[in-house]
Amino acid sequence: MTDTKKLGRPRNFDYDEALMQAMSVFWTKGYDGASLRDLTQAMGITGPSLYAAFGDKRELYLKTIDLYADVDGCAPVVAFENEEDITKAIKGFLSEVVHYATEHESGAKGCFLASSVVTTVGQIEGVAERVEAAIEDTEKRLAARFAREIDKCTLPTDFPSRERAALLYDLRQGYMFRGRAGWSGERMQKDVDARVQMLLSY
Amino acid sequence: MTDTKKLGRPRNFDYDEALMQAMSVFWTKGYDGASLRDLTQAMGITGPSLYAAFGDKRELYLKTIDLYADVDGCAPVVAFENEEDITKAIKGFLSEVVHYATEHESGAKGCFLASSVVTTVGQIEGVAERVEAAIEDTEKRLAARFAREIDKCTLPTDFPSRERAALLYDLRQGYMFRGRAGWSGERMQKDVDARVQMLLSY
DNA sequence: CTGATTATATATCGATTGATACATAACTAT
DNA sequence: ATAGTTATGTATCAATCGATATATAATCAG
Repeated sequence: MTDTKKLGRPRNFDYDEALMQAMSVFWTKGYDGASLRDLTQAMGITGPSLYAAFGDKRELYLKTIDLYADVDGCAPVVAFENEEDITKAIKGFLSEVVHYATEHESGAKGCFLASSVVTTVGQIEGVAERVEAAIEDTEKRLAARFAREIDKCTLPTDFPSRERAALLYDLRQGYMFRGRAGWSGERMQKDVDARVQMLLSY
Repeated sequence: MTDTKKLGRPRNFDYDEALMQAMSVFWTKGYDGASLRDLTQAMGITGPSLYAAFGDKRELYLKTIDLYADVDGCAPVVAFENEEDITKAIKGFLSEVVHYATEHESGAKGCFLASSVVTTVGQIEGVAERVEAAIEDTEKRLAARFAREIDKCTLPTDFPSRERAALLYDLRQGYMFRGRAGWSGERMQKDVDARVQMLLSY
């Protein structure tokens, strides 16, 4: 049984909350566009506190990427996994994506990975692996949901789960890109139904 | 008849070539990640020459975006427009996209707009309009090619040209994102045929 | 209490950033 | 040849960048 109490002076800020704020800044301004002043101001802490808690700028950046991949960015996937009716599940996923791309509470538009992180691939060590892992993890979860439907016999045994998962992912990326470019949610929502049908056709 | 000869000392560098090099730098490093040193070095000119020829960093950036939208980035679209057989046209488009995303001569991966410019939307004046215009222009050209097929009576009159153009565009963005993330062309090429079929189904 | 440990606040570091002043070079027009 | 115009090369600017040294404050173990 390990002691949870920590030594020394306690933090007077919330670690996770500060990390979320940092993510918003990187999301909006990009890695290089986000200055330490921007970050510390948004996080409500001073420079030395940032360095003590998160390491340098690059380490903080990688932590925000992990936060996005593991928690924030997969909201549509969770919705997809938790809806039993596959038609509603797909529609729910795409609708969540559209909503996410245009109405994120942070004010940032699009997808953190697709709209900001992607720029730093090949420039900052540790980013490329994380982006690739995020793609593969998401597609696996999407494919698994389709496969579950095959088990339920509501989709034929030769239904191409992996291909449709990849397709669903690309539709996600398309909506996220459009959201970043300024498209409204209503505009994108219009052809969701047609796409749902397409994803289930065979 | 206007005189083409210009006054003063002539440039000792090629304007378009330098602009292309600047695009490569922005594409690889992003707007904020690209320093004036990076730019002048790649362009083979000095700072004052850059400012005299292209204006400040932002103006140079916008010029590279226009270059991409008007010339370099639309290569797959041109291939799509120029192939008469619609099946081959779609396959050619997607194959060109995959090739473009992974084998661009500049060494940069993905799509300049989707992989770099998108980060600066909302940060640099003039970028958002350009990205939105690029999407709409491309989709219009893609839709027009489908519409031409309806005129040839090789597609039904109720074929959803606009929706399929949007779909084709999103597949493009998906491939570009994967290319930036490090996916190989071979890997992406695998499900091109299935997608061609899907795009023509009704 | 004392000592150890960790976080905070202030102040500031050298390096790099985007951008420019100045003098010179190369061209056209007359 | 001279004047006008534009580009180049050197040298350098103030501002901002990411990062840290130092001293102080707040907690726990004993």
